[in-house]
Amino acid sequence: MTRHLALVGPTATGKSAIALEIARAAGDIEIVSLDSMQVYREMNIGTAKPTGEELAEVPHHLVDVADPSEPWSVARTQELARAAIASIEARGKRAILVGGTGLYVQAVVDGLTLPGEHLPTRVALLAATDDTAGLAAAYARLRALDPEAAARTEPGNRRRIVRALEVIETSGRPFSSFGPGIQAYGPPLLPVTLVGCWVPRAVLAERIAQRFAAMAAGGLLDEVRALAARPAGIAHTAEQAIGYRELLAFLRGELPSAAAAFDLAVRRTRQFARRQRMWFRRDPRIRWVAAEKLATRTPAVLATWAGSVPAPTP
RNA sequence: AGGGCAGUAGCUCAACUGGCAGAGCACCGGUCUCCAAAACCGGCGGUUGGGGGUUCGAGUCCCUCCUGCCCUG
Repeated sequence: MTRHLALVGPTATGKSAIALEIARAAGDIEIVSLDSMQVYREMNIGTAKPTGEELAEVPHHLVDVADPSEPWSVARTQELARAAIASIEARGKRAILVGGTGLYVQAVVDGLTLPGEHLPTRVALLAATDDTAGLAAAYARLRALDPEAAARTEPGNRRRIVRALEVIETSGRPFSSFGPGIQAYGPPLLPVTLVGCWVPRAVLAERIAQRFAAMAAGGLLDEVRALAARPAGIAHTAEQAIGYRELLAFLRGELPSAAAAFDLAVRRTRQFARRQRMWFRRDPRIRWVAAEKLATRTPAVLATWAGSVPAPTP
């Protein structure tokens, strides 16, 4: 039976490079990216996307599959990842899922049932929750219609309250009936070994700063300029990519200098890495391994991951 | 050298005529089934530049010293 590998963890831990090494050594492996920003074409430097040669060397899925003007979604990722994994299996190969976007990883690994979107309803709800009174009323309504969902949602989190009500109103079912919530970790739906790529916090902070310095030297500002000049525009999902978001703000004159934008991006990336750590840390199925060990251990040995992955690191 | 302005949390700044020192950001800890590189919640944080004085009470008023910025010679 085919068993895949999911390599997860915060940004800048070196997941992509490690996955590539393992795939090179094994020969029967394809990479499936579970990353909300690497899906976008023309966003290469700032998303730390694998290079053209790397993409050619080992088959990659879910990279460069969307135009920056196109909104992206978890559902889309889930759909494409399923198709990619099915085709990999049909070829008699194995997949390494590489992901930093926790929700996307979980949607694929656990096959979350994602209730559809209904934009008109959402827009109406957003308008109704514009002020604190409206938001309080909406939360009260959620508590009445779906106490379980209300318990899982903080009263100030407008976005999630709106989403829950959107689903309830358009499906006629409680939001919570679509699944037990993110922390109900059962056996993965997908036959997969979950490995977390772990780097000490101080080291990661240093790597993040260095990576942005390299991105700056590598022409990220030019890439963002080109993106800003596109006639088709940039979708709201794409424009919030860290690095792009800050440099776009600089180009609009909202930040004093490119250097200030880079500083801000470094800080935001550190905060993002913390949220990623929080997300993945709660999943008891993940075995955490020091990135260093993953990188130095013979990739060919790692490629026989069923049972061979090193013991968890404390 | 003389004159003026300023000094409050790690940073940027609040605090009506003297009346319980506060925000935002950073940092730390968390939450999470479609904007998720998002959104949200909680916490730590102070000898108000130093010293003296007036007052029941001083970030606030007075004296003095220190530091920074501006103006004039």
